[in-house]
Amino acid sequence: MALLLTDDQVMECRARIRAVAEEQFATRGLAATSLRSIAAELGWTAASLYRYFRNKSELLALTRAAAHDRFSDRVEAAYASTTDLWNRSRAVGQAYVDFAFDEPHAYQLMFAFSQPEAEKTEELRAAECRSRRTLTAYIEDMIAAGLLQGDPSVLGHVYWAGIHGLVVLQMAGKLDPDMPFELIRHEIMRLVTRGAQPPAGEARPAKGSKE
Amino acid sequence: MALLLTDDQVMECRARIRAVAEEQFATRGLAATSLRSIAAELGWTAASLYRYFRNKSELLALTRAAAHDRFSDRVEAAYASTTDLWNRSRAVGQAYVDFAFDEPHAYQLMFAFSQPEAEKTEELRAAECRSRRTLTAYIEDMIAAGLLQGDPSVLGHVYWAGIHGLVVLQMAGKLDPDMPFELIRHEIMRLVTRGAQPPAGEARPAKGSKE
DNA sequence: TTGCATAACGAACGCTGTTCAGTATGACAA
DNA sequence: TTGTCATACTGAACAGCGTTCGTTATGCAA
Repeated sequence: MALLLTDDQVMECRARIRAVAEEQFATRGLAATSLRSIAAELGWTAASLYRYFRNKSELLALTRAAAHDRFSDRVEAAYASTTDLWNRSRAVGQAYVDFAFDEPHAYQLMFAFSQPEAEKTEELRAAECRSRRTLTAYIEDMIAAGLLQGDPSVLGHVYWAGIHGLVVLQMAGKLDPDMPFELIRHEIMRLVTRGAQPPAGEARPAKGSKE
Repeated sequence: MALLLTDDQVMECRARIRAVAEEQFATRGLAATSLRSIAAELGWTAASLYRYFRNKSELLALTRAAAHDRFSDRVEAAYASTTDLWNRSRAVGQAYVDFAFDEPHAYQLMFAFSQPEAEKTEELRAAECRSRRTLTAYIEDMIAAGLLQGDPSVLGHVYWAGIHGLVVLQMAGKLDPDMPFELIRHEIMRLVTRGAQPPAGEARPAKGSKE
């Protein structure tokens, strides 16, 4: 309500709005988060937000970028938690699934929702890129070590599709009620891993066992 | 616009509305289909629809049931197209993916969208059940024939999660641009199938080859 | 011919994202 | 100290949404 906000003040306002938006999008989900509800939490009017952001889509893009970063933080921490390649792959898989169910709305905004390229923020593009790298690094290691065989990117997509598919089916309540999520997850990992294993004898076994 | 519609007339009205709703939901998608747009196509007012359906959700449930039935029809036709188990599994997988990309909105309404149990129509429940059976039948056959090993339901969920995950990632534009959909699909099927194969010598091989 | 049950309408409500004219505030010039 | 002016923010409005409700008008039964 003053004259000429300094650049710092504008930045701080953007950050405050952003924080509220992220919190609401990630906890209530997209459908239940309106510009009016975000503004209300700040004691403002919906129209005010347009001074700081182009539209709802831009706010959503920032939220999605933040979700990607939280996701990458956790998965990368799991990656770094051990040097044993088999344990590492288990840790990464667990971190992935944990994030998905800790923050289901954030997960959906990341992987089940898409925005036209024109509406993506630069930081969203970067965050998406980081997520993708995070998810393939451990597989590249395993192939390099001879534990698995195949193209790293292809195999990465195979694991990703399996786990993502299972997660979204679970979230949408499509899984057979007496088919535990963890059992299927285990089987996906086991079967794909078994399928991607070099013929017996060709492997350079790592320190740990594979099961 | 008369007194006392006969039961037949009511049924016919319901069917007409239903047809328009199905067409709009399946072609434009959920977000772009409003009660007003459905009513407009019938030369009516949105409020009129409430004489024949409880709300938008009920109309959506019917649409989803119809989509499930179209899906099952196609997949079951693929199932019946050959008796060779390996060919059959390929045909079923192809029919699944073909449907997904022929009718992406219908596909999403079936598998990526969920309605609270209370809002489901009886026929939706039945159609969902049929879809589920359709998707596991061919795997049961293969396990019974000794081509694959494991629990049919578990293995069915593994294949389903992999393909569904790949399909929704593709639809959301999440796949690496230079990673062809068909290549990854092939690898999912190959790796899971290889992983689910009995140890060499234990198989009762069917007539066809496995690749 | 009159009366009535009711199919369909049209306006309204509260919600959404977004736009825009207007207000009022605080920093600067005189 | 006073006056001007740029502008942060408001409030009303728009078009759209699902849904509700009072009203209209139609055509059969009496």
